Amino acid sequence: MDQYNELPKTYAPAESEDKIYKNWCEKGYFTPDVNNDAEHFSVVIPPPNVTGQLHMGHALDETLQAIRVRYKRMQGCNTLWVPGTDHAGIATQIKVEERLREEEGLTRYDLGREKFLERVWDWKDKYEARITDQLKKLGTSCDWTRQRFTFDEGCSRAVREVFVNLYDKGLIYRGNRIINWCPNCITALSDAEVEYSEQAGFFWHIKYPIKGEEDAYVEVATTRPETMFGDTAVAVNPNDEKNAHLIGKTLILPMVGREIPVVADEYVEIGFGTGCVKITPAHDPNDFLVGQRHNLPVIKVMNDDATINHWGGKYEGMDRYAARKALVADLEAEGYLVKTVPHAHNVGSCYRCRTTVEPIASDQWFVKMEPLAKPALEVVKNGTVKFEPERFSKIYVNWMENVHDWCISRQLWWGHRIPAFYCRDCGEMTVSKEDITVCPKCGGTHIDQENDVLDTWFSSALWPFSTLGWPEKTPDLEKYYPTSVLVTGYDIIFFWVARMIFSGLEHMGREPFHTVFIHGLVRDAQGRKMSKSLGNGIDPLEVIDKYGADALRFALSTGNSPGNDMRFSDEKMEAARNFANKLWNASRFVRMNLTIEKVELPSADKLAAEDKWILSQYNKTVAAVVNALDHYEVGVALAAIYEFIWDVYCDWYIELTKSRLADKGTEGNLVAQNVLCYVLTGTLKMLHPFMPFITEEIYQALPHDGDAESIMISEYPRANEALDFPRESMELSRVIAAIKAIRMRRNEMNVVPSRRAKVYIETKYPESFGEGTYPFFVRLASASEVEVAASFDEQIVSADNAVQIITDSATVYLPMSDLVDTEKERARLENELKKLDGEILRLEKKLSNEGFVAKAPAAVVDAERVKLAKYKENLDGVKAALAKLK
RNA sequence: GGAGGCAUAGCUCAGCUGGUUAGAGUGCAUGCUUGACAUGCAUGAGGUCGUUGGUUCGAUCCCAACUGUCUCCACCA
Repeated sequence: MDQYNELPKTYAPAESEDKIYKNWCEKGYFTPDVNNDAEHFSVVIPPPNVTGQLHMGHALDETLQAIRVRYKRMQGCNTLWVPGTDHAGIATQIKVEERLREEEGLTRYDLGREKFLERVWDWKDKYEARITDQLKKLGTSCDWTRQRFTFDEGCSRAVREVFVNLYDKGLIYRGNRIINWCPNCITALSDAEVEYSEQAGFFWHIKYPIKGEEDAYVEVATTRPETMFGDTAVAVNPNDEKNAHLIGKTLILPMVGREIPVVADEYVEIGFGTGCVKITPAHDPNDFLVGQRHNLPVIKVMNDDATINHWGGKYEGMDRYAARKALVADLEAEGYLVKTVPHAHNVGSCYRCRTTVEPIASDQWFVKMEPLAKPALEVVKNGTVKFEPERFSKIYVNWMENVHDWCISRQLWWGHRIPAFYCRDCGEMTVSKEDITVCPKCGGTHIDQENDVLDTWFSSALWPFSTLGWPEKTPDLEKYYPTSVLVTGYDIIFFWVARMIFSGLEHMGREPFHTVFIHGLVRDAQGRKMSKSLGNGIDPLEVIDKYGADALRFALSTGNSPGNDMRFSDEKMEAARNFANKLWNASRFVRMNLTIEKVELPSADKLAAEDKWILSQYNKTVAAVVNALDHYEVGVALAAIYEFIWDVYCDWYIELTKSRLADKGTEGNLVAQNVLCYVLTGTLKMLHPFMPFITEEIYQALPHDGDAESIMISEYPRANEALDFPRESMELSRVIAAIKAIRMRRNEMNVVPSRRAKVYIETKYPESFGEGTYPFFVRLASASEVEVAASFDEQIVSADNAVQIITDSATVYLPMSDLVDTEKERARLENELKKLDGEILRLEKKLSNEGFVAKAPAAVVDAERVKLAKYKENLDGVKAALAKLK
């Protein structure tokens, strides 16, 4: 027995988890053989940002992936899980700038681009290492030899390749458009990077005097008065009778004095407000379009930091809000302000720093979305890419159908620099995969590379193939692309999933994955989103330290249904830890009683009824678990395993084997050992994807001759008909029902377990209550003796008014008359009678319903008939019991 | 304005393809040092499955409307 590890009294996750993980790594189990011909299963990790450390949301995401990956690997797939991290352009740059300011009082400009980037790389190294460590602590079976980073050499090459390809196809263009500008991050943002929230504001109604007309003016309303410095027209709807006469007139901008025309444009809604709209093409997306239609000048009135520029005249240099305040005061003083109306409106803010974004016309790079969106819609609509749960495909389709061109340039330093080169001599712009030093047009050598970098999602979009070596034609790419499933939260469908899909289709010619498995958010115990500002975030590492990684994984995957948010609490962790402890102790018990060195399932003729029963239950569980996992029902699968381990294996089977285990040296003892071990080992394998560490630890302590050296490379259990023994299962369940019934009655009568009583079992199924079952009644139902018969002499069982217990298959008599409160007993039996009457009535009605008998499936009808017969039998028993009550 | 989710035991949530005496964890009550586990064992109380209709032989489950609640998208000055 010494070749197996001993199991200590208490499970110490912290020690064994690190040790086990290290061993898995050393054995190379995480690294698949690219030449293995088995069906492949590949996953790329949603790369965590190197901004910080992992939070509970990551832990959930990784857990769900980890379960799938281990499951598939154990099913024999050639399995690859690619780990990596994201450079997270804007987010990381902000973090590093913050630290620089706090610790050294410096800005990035003080350091300059090159030195600043060195700092960011230092930061990246530190946090990437930390994240990697955290992923390992969680037990993720990633192939660390293939770890990637969105800004590493290979990914950068892929980015460049893609950029140039798209540019050459005319799908990337440079244009002057209204974009979202963050004055704090000093960069453009894509639409997806702006978050809207309702804020209290005002409508300021302002008079614009009409040139050449005394005391005549038009009234416009605005929520952002400071943008009037950039007004280049006022628009009215040409069909608006009230205002049509204004068209063509000239207005004078108050405080500024500039003259602007009144133009006609159908964009203006008739009847809304005054019907006159000030047009500021440089600062509003709709106005920008109006401006284009009417050839209006675009006047940008703000600097990059949202201070007012020279167009603001005396307000120049003021911050946008200071300028607003001053301007409004001046307008009022000069009599131009008609009124101020409170108005709640949605204000967009930067998703990284929360600063209110400013729509500003600006020269930026864009990806033309329409040609890319079309095939990306198609693959989801035709099922090539499936969302799980399905409803998320609607969200995806809705977005993709309304997608705007994607602004991909960012005025940051941390990121992939756009590969556009400008010749200072002739002004030529060259977009190139390789850096150029000579202008291809004029031969000039004064070349400047574009300063802007790419949106961080531009590189994430390529992740499923850039990580596999693209643009090289690598064996990995050949083998593992398309990947199998992408696991991620619903909050990232637009940012990432959508962009991966069209990128994969465009550059690889194939979808990047066939299933998108979407999960919800992890919330705190009160149901609030975990966030830094609320301070309610929970660090997964702390939880792991306290309860173990397995417990965390259990807590995150149990009771979690796909796509739904979940709450996380200490209570859940305790329940998870308790489950691990239960499994541990059950295994300890099995281990303690082992004398065999090799597990072999005994032949059917040697198995006892309870062995056949547990094997059948086990087999049923395997089938249920596999089915649930195949349908991404992680919570359902785990619930089935939990129930089997706790309520079936521990509470019943182990108890039922105890008498045989006590009889050392008998054949029954050996059979029990083998079955205990066989089922436990299979159960551990079933559970392994969910709780990898504890299952490995126990597996190593059990005999597994001929089986894999590690549970993680063993074969996942499969449903097996040879383990099904329906007849014996049913027979044993009769015994269990009788034991439960006895316990219940004794408990009701407040009889302590130590007080034993003889048990008479009157049954039509004596074969179910063979002598082998007697010890069960002694052990589990406080029986002193057991007697079984088809019918007992009245004298024996009712002479002293024994307690009668009616089950589906037997009537049990307990001669404990001194304990019986006859009135209570009568009331109980009558209550039982009422319940049964009700059920019988319900079923009879159902069965006499012609529609039901005719239309319901035969199996359903039969089942109802059997049920009815059973209830009737019980009813007779209860009636007889009542009659016998004195 | 558009779209989607959720509503089941005191609390947190399961319930896959309509047929179950509607489940779990936790909490509560009662009793237990029953050969591993008090991070345990046994037993119990507790639900008109949000409301109203519809489809069906049959609805917690499908459909519609409503109410409450959360979220996403768009955004009219």
